[in-house]
Amino acid sequence: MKPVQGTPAKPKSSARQAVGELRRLIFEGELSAGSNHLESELADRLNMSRTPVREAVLMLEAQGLLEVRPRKGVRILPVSADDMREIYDVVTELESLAAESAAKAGYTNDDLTLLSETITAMDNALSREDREAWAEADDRFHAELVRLGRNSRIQSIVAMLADQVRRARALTLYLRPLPLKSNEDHRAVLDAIQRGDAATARRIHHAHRTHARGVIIELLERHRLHNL
Amino acid sequence: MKPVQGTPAKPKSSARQAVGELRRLIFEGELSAGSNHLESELADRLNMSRTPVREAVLMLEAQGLLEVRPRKGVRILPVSADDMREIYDVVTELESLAAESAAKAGYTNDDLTLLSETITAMDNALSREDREAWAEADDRFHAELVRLGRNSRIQSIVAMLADQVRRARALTLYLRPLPLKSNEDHRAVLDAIQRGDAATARRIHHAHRTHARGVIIELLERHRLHNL
DNA sequence: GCATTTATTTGCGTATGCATTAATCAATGC
DNA sequence: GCATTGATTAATGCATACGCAAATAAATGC
Repeated sequence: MKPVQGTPAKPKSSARQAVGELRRLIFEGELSAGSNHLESELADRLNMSRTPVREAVLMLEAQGLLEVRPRKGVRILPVSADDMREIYDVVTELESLAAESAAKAGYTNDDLTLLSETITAMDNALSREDREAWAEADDRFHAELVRLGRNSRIQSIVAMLADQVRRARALTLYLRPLPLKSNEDHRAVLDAIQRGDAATARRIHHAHRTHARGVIIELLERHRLHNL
Repeated sequence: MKPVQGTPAKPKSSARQAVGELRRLIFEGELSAGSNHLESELADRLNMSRTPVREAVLMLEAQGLLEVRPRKGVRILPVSADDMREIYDVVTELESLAAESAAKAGYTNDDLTLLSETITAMDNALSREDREAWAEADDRFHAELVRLGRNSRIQSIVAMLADQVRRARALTLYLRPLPLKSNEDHRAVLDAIQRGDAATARRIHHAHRTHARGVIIELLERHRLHNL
C-alpha cells in the first residue's frame, strides 16, 4: 500500500509568509470580520512592500477568506449563520465520503494510530475540561480522517473550509456544554474503518457532522453571532 | 422565495483578463498539460507585463489548474485518470447534495424552466448526433442543478472542478457511444425535484454521476490518456 | 442652504528595475 | 573520464514608480 501523504509545505517567500500572517491576524481577530484594510496599511503592518501583500490577498480571496474591493480596501468576509450552514453541508458530505473511502482502503491498526491518538487526546482534554485542547484534537481527528480518505481535492477543500469553521467555533466554544458524547461517534467511526464497514463509517460520520452543524448554527443564531 | 443568483462577473482588469485568456489557452490545448512556461513568455504572449500575468498565475494555481515551480516556469497540471477519479468523487457528492437541496426547496415549474430546457437541448443535440452541443447542454444542466441547490460554496467548488472535467471529456467525447440513456437520468432527477422527492433526486443523480465516472475513467485508461 | 460642478487627493493596477539564487556550464583536479 | 567546484546566466520575487480613475473635498451657482 502506498503511503498516505499530506500537503507538502511550500518554502518561504514573503508572499506566502504574508498569507500565513494574514490568516493568523484574521483568526486571532486582529483583523475583524467586515473590517476594511488598505493594501498599503497591511504592507506596513507586515513590514513588506505592497507587492507580496497584494499577492497574498489575491490568494486569500481565492480561498474565500476575504474580498478585494478596489478603493474600499480588502474586506475580511464575515461568516454568517447561513454561511456556516453552507460550509457544514460541504464539509459533512466530503468528510463522510472520506470516512467511507478510508473504511474501504483496508488500513491496518498501525495506519490508524494517529486517528486513534486524537480520540484519546480528546478524552483527556474533556476530563480536564480543557476546551481549547479538545478543539485542537478534534481538528486533528477530522484532518486525519480526511487524509486517510486519500483524495487530495477533498483534503484541500476541507482544509480551506475548516479555517472558517474554526473561526465560528472559537466564538461558541465556551457557550455550550462539553461535547461529552461526541467522542462516542469518533470511536464508532474509527471502529467502522477498522472493520472495513464503509457504509457505517459514512453514516455515523454524516450524523456526527450533521449534529455538530445543528449545535453551532443554533448557538450562532441564539447569540446573534451573525458576523464572524 | 428569494431569487436564485449566480456569480456576478467581475469587471475587466488585465489580471482577470489574463486569467480568462490563460484558461482558454489551457482548454484549447495551446498550453498543453505538463508543459512549462516562463512568466515573461506568457506576458509576451498576452501582450502585457509580468505583473498581471503573475497575479493570474497565482489565482490559477489556487484553483489547481497549474503549478508554479520557481525557475522552471509555470507548469500546466496534467490530469491523470486518478485525478479524474478524485474530481468525480467530489463532484458526485456535491452535486447530489445540490439535487437533494433543490428538491427540498419546493421550486415551481417556472423556477425549473432553465433546467428543463437543457434537457430538451440535449435531446435535440442527440438526435442530430451533435456531441459538442450535447456536451455544452450537459454542462448547463449540471451548472443549473447546482445553482438550484443554493449553496454558493458548492457552486464555486463544482465550477472549478468542472473545468478539469471538461478537459477530460473533450478528449473522450468522440471515443464513446452517444449517451442516449443519460437523459433518462436527467429527466428523473428533474421529476424528483418537481415532486420534492429529495431522496430520489439525490439517489438518481448520484448513480448518474457514478456511472459517468466509470465511463470516463475506463476510456481514459483504455486509451492510455494518462495526461491531460 | 442646497445642488451641481470642479479641483484634489489617494488607492489601485500595471510597468519596470534590481538583487537574490537556482540552474547550467566550464574548468580544474583526481 | 568523472566528479567536484567555481563562474555565468537568467528567472524569479520584491520594491518602487507612475498614471488613471474613483472618492472626497471645495467652490460656485442658484
